[in-house]
Amino acid sequence: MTTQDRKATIYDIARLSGASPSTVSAALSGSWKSRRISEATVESIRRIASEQGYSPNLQARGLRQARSGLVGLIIPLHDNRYFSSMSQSFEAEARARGRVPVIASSMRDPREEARIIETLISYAVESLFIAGAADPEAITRQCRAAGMRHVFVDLPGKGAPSVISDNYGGAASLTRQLLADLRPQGNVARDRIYFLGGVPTDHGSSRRIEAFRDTCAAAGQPVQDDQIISCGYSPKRAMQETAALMDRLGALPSGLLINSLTAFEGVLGHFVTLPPQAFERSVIGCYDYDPFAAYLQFPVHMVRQDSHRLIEQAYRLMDEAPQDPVVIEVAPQLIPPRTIYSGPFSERG
Amino acid sequence: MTTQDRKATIYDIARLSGASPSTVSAALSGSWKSRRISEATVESIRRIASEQGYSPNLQARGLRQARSGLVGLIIPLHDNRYFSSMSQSFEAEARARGRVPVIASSMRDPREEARIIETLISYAVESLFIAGAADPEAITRQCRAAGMRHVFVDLPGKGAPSVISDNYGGAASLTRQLLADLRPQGNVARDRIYFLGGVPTDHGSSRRIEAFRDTCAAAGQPVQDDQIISCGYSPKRAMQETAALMDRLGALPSGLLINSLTAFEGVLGHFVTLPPQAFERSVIGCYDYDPFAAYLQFPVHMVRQDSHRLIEQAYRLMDEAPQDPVVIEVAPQLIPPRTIYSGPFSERG
DNA sequence: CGTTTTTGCACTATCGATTGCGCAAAAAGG
DNA sequence: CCTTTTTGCGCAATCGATAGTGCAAAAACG
Repeated sequence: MTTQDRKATIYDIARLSGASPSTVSAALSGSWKSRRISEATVESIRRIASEQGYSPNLQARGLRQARSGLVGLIIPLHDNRYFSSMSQSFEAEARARGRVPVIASSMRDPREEARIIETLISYAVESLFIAGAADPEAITRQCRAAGMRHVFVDLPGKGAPSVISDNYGGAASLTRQLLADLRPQGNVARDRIYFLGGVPTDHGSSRRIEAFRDTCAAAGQPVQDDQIISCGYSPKRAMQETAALMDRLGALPSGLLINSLTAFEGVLGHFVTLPPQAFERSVIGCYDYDPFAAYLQFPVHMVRQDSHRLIEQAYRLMDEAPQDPVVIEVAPQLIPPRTIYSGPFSERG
Repeated sequence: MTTQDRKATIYDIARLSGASPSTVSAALSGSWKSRRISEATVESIRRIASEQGYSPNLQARGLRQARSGLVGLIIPLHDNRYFSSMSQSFEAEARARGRVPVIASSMRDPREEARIIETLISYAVESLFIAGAADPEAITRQCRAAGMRHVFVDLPGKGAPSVISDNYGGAASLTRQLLADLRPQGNVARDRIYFLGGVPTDHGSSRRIEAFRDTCAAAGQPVQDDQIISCGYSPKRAMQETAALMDRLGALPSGLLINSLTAFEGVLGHFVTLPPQAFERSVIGCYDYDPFAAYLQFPVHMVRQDSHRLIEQAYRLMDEAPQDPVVIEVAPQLIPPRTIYSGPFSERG
């Protein structure tokens, strides 16, 4: 690899090898066989190319071929176990297919989302995966106009295939588990399960709330509206709502189903002010998994969404390209307290 | 936005507006002022372009201008609080500068790392940030040959500017904290602090071990070799080593400094088999922060590395382009048990 | 040895944008 | 009214790769 000023191009290799640029291109891109370039020529070109440290200009190739080799993933944010674990699987699948992954975060902002998609279109991204879409319909319009294949993940869209977590099933089994473990304190208001966190307009949350209601009702404990505290995803709000709830009840409720890890963080922010005995007669569940949350002072039942499988299925949909907007559901996993999940990518560091 | 078969190009807009492609290009790319295109023409072109849903082909632009608008970040893995939080900051900074971020994970594999860099070079990425480089010297060689600016993050390189966490300082204060909280159990072997996790050849770990040794020595408690258990980053190994250590000591040591969250996960995997009283006379510290780890059954002192500042400083270095490979250290933050960190991006969901 | 077939490669247009240059028309200056 | 300057814009080359087509030389065939 000699040091040159600029990057070597096929024209440089052509000059050095005495062949024409088109021959060099064919030799290096693999199409030489169908173009009847002799093996000897190919060998010599390859040698020179490697000596020169040649690597193809993928912008040029992409321009010519009207595709880029890029696949896109949009997630709400990187800094989150669920989504970052999707990123990991997404990158692995993309590379396994010889594609280059581009991952962007929308911060759940529809305008940012649209800007990102516009950029991805401009780079001729070949297919797009959108997790937790802020505005699915707008996305489908935008992608359609550009002829870009897309699949929704985690949150379904109407205009394209979707792979989502079985929120209903997950929340139902978590609720059943909490009901089974419930030890009544002898106080009507306290002896119920409260559902905390998330926004009810959010697809996932609404399905979970539905399951929560149905499961409680089926157990003969119909849910009152004050049992559903949809305070969003911010730890701060969750902390305030936890404090307010305990104020109202005079103690922790017998059961608490927390709808996200971030809400759980906030709940803990309040819990830390309580004496250890405060938790003795309560059972806690959390939708989403964190290994450390599995080892708190009190047992926590958790639901682990299978982000790996979500991405895997999304790729399958992308490959198969079904005509109608099918929705595939992936089952999450109920994880008992004090257990560490082990699966793909769990040997992290 | 009329529905057309293929994406509109400047040639389409040119035909529709009666102007030439070069005029359209100038009008839409912003160079129209210096090219003396009248404001009226620009207006009309803009209108038509927006009607047609035009967006520039960035591969074509990139090819012509020999740059792509892309900036790259390589991290060992996405599925990790520290690195995913870097990704978040990286993306924000990139977008603030009008660049498009491309984030790739190397799985700490030098060969994968080299392949990724080759790809990024092929896409004419303009500058590259490498966090936790597996082979810094190889990276510098590769980037030099392609004329690509690069900055190392978290792990310093010799051939380019670096921004790293102050591992020595962080480990020193964590060690001091543990020493201060240490409550001797009256057993020589147990009444020492053990350091668990990481690989000693890793830059960060080696600096932390150094600080650990120095700080203990300064406190009159020189470190024996068996106090340093460098068992890597895998939870499984950490679990085994924890079990082995407790076997040797007959109980938990009075102090334990865990070098990473993943090692901590493993440690917890063993701790969960112990009765609550087992922790009563031990003080635990962990290098790296997790909000849930902050609320375990026993208090944990943690060190939170400032990934936001690391990225911020890395961009500063990239902008200023110092001639020599300076190394900037960013101080981490010691977080007392049962406290939740709040800073940039902490309002996650 | 002449004809047909095959082999091996070069020529050239093309992808969609940017940019140096040139030229006519309009405006300004004398 | 004739020059000079300015304005407004088009022409054509270019970035680096790919792909359709053509054409000599070599090989095969009769």
